[in-house]
Amino acid sequence: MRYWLMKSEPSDVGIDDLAAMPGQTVAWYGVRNYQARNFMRDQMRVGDPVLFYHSSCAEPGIAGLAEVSRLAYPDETQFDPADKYFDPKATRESPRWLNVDVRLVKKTRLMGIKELRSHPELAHMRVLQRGNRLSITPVDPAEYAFILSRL
DNA sequence: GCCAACGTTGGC
DNA sequence: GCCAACGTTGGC
Repeated sequence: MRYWLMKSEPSDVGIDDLAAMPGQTVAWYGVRNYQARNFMRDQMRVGDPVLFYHSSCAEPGIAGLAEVSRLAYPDETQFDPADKYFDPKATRESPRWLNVDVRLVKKTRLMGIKELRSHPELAHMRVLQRGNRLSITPVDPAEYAFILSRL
């Protein structure tokens, strides 16, 4: 089992939006980065724990716990010309982008980026590295356990 | 709104 | 296949 951190902009889908979804589940659409896509395609399995992270907002940080609830399958938004994530090079016969489904486990207090940075135990987390832009990153089991114990 | 970082694009 | 230009990300 692997552990993950997945970034979402609360103006798009925040933790409260996730809680309001049918089945408290959302398709993780819109990933347009090959490395992040490959994590979903090659490594994510149903039941993998996920740290749900709010980014590009007033209070960036971990907002809840979630889990992978469906293996990667084609991202519908790539096929829709009206969608901002439309990709003219993608076809149904050979889709370019995939997404998993993510289900809420529980909303937590917000563990802000400042607090995350304050713990030496978390210093190597990818999401805290300068210049990091990857929206899906693996998390060490030890880091995950540490965060869980502080939530 | 600024700007550093970095992935992608496209001309050669 | 190189690499400069460009666009996007995301914290501040």
